[in-house]
Amino acid sequence: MTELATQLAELERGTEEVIPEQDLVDKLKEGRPLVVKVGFDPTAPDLHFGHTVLVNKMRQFQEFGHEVVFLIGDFTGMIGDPSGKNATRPALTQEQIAANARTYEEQIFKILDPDSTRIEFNSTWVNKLGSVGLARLASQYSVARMLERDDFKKRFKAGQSIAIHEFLYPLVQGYDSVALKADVELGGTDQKFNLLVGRDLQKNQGQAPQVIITMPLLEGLDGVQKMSKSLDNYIGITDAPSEMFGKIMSISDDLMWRYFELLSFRPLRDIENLRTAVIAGQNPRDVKFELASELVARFHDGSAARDAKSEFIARFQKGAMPEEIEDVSIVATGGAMGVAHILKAAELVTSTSEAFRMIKQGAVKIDGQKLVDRELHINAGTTAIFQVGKRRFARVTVV
RNA sequence: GGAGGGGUACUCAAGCGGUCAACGAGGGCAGACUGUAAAUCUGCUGGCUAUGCCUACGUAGGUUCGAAUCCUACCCCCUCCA
Repeated sequence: MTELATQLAELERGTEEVIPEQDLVDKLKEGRPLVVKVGFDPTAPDLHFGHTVLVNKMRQFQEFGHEVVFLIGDFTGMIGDPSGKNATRPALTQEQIAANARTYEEQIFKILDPDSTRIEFNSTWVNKLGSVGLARLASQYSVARMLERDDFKKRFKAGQSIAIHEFLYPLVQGYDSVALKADVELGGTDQKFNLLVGRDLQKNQGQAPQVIITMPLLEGLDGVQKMSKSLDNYIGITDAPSEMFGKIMSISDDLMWRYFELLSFRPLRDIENLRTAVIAGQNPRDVKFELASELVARFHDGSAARDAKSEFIARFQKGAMPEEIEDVSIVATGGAMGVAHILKAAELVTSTSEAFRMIKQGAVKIDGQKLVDRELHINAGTTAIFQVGKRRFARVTVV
């Protein structure tokens, strides 16, 4: 195992909280592989970079020789997780959960080592509890303590409903730690309470309580709000190489360092050096290239990353057209078609009204030429590259 | 069960009989500037067979030459009392 101080520094990298920190030090000193547990909700298998923050931390533990357990909360998924505000989530079937679990595996093994990752489903032990066991588990926690959790407290005060079974989630999650004899549990900051319940239950069972490590929620492309699909400020780990590369290049310089800390596998020392270089005058763009290349290589491969970079340079620094432009054929009804309709038919804009607006703003180009005349008609048999803004392209053939 | 307040575009939020496709802010998109940065500035931000027409202000009706604005019913949300 690596020297303790280095290991500790890397493991604490980017974390929000380590509770209690001393326990982590003590456990590491024992020199044995620690059981590191991370629970995943089986409802959302489409991962984006925000989700990978946690997975990266798992990888670090793995690299230091610890035993990482990827725990799929299928029991919770079958009931439907109501946490959050008020949305009742649909309960999933066994088949859906199995399918989601497979998707998870495909995605996380781009980060984790499949051979040393243990995958578990919590229904394995929760189903064995039975109603008596569940009642016994429930007896270990009081309503007052449950209401300590911030979102429960708020809802209770506001008079909003809290279904009884919602109290089971923290308990079951905590019980998972007991079942696994977890040494460490990782989670997002929003998981803090649930993670702490695990410590209490373990103590009740005479186990050494787990260390809990919370990771911050990664900011999205806007740099302010947390990354999420619904805010459309995310980078999906299945995004195409050039798209992924471009999205990373579009983040602000400040955010870049945040991404380095939470997403890059480069050692802290390297990152410090990059930071020093930028302060000394190096163009942050070049440093961002390195970040983008690393991440594209991780989710695709090295050659995809090189291609994405050269395309990026060609396209944006030299103003060339992108390499891959979608071909679209459009049927003109009367031998010719107005440009606005072509733009709409090619899905470059969502409506003809939007097309007119874009033209008016000088955002539309045909074969690189700015379009001025909104009434322009294109004859059938013509092929031309239509562009809206900087990013939307289509090679349109009017038939 | 009783009393009151409210539902307006992606979100927040004005408007309270015509000049309202609806102020303002945020978000988004586009243009300028750049490093496709960020910040900043400017413009746009319902649809269409487009200099006009159609659909929109919780839902359904009604009054009126004319309604987001007034009336009636219904649905939903919030606050207070029981």
